[in-house]
Amino acid sequence: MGTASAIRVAALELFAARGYEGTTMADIGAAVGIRGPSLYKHVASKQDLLVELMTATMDGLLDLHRAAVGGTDDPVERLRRAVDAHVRFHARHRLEAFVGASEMRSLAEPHRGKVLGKRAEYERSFRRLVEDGVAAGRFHVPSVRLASYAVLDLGMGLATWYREEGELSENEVVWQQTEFALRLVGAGQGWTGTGRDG
Amino acid sequence: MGTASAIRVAALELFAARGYEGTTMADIGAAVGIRGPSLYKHVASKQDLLVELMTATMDGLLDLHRAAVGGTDDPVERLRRAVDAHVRFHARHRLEAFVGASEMRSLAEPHRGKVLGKRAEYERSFRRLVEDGVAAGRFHVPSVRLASYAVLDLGMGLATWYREEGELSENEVVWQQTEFALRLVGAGQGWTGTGRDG
DNA sequence: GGTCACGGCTATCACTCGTTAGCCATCAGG
DNA sequence: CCTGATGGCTAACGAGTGATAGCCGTGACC
Repeated sequence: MGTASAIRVAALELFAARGYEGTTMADIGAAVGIRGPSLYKHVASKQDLLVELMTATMDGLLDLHRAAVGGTDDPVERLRRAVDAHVRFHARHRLEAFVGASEMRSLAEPHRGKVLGKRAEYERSFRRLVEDGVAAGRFHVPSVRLASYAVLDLGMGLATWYREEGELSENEVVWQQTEFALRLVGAGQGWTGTGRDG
Repeated sequence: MGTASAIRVAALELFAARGYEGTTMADIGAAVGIRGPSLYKHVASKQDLLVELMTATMDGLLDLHRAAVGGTDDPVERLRRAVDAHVRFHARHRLEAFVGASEMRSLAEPHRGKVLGKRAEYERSFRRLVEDGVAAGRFHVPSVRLASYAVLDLGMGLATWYREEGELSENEVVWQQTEFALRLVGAGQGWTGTGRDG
């Protein structure tokens, strides 16, 4: 593995652990065995490291999402696949997802706007997925917006608590989360509420 | 309102917007109309502002939680109330919750350990809530741990997307999220899966 | 009216940070 | 063997940081 990619990995880990502002170029250098100024032989700036990291993360997520929902027209299956991709991505790219969520503020314009735009597109696609399921009578939710946020939040939570060395395998976590998401949107076969009055 | 509490409010908003490391004492001062050094007539240090903020937030959440689950023994009702308190807290204290989640790394020891301990206690209590419901045959989840994380993540997500001026009132959001949580743990009257094979 | 706490202020200290400049060892290619 | 690219290094700059020191106007209180 080249020095350049080792630097990216070290930056990712340090940004996740200490935050962008809390990480110094000297820290990143030390993590790959060189001094801070030597990093500039491989990287344009500290901000560039963040920009690359966040745009690559968001692009990767969007690509995976599009591939996941492209294969079928059935609303339930589409959401199932979208959640599968969503959760799997957050399991495999825990640190990227964590940095992507918590360091948006450190991303300078115009890159921040672009990344935010892609995230909005991602959220919009999920919302439409839920909408379609509701329109087809397959999902039953009080609010499409809240339901799609809830589904997204389920997966994003992995960034906090998921560990590769944990007792549950990636596949187990993925399908349990998918099950949760489908329950959440009321995708059971015959619809049953939870006994609430309202 | 005294200057001291105005400073706390300004610090909260700035920590949420720019992060702890990204906020300077001069910024906080400017937000309340004084210079940076003058802050020290009201506050011991920048770190102190974060310590106060995070411990108060976690204590507030724990108090609310204990009051919520203390009133009844029925597992479903207990979880319902716990989720209600959880979501309501995250709606009312969006910024505190956001800072509490994202600035743990900036909290110095020994305070970080204490806050983490309280958060672990909170998570443990939620897990027990789910456990009790499963033991009583009222909930049906593949993994108690994953289900309780999912329920917690639902509420914590509010820190990102909830806005007081939004179209949905606090009460509406709270009960929809509660509904989601109960669906998620399979608290319907007659149990029905979502048709998965595994 | 003297005193004194309160709460502003400026100047300054002691660092730390990202970044640049410029030096040098290594090594491949002709 | 020269040459030039590569990728390390130290020194240093310039800007900014949290925090302290010390000054001073205001106003309450005896």
